[in-house]
Amino acid sequence: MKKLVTIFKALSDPNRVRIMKMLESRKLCLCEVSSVLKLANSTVSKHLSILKNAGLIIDDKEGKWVNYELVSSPELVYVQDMLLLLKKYSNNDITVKNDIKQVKKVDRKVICGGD
Amino acid sequence: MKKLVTIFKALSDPNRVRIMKMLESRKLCLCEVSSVLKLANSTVSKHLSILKNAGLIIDDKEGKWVNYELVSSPELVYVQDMLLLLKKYSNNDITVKNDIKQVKKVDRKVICGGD
DNA sequence: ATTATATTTCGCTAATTAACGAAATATATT
DNA sequence: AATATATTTCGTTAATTAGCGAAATATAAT
Repeated sequence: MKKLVTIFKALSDPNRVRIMKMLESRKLCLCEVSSVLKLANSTVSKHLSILKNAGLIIDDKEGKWVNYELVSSPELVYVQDMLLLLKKYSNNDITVKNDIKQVKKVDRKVICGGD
Repeated sequence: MKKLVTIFKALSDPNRVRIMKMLESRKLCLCEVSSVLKLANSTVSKHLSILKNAGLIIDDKEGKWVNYELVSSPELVYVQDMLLLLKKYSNNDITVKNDIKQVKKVDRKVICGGD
């Protein structure tokens, strides 16, 4: 029960739900997420660590960047169930829809590095 | 999405999950819930109001007592989905199991009124 | 080695939360 | 009307949380 409560808590923040939906599109680095949510890097880093500690996402170092991605389905049954819920109840959300649109365009080399 | 987040927050506290599982057995008054959870009435009242505001439970006055019960299924799809999750992931929880056992025995006339 | 960049950690603030007991409210009984 | 009981609201405290910027850490590129 503890595990489920931890997951509910992790998903009880709208920004973290937005992150989950974004990661459903593709893996993202911190600064890509920050740029879509328009929050400070340190804030987003904290959100990501909460999702990670809840076992919903993993991080994977790729050189300079850290890729965040959803835990792969068979590994954690919870994630599948949560994604189904999120799909059912948040796919029409205008913010979520817009986030996903932005995710498709966002490019870490442009966003993060300035130029 | 706001609605879903509110429900996740409501269920992100172990005592509130315990209440949901207890109410799955049957309707209960505040003092019955308090006596099982071993929390102050005022604390439990707050928990119940959070579940109520999230749309998961309703209250129904019956004379001296207020009966709390789960929102009936067709009325709120969310509740069905949440109960399924709780069943899947908390039915083996020892605390939850014990709570349900106690719910079957507890009697408001004995618990609340003292004598 | 030094510099640039991505991320995490730290320290802070404002807001929220769970818990309690005491006071207030509402209903039932005498 | 007065009393007893169930519940809610109020006021308080201790703990947690989301947000930020600055400092620390880690990797890439010069």
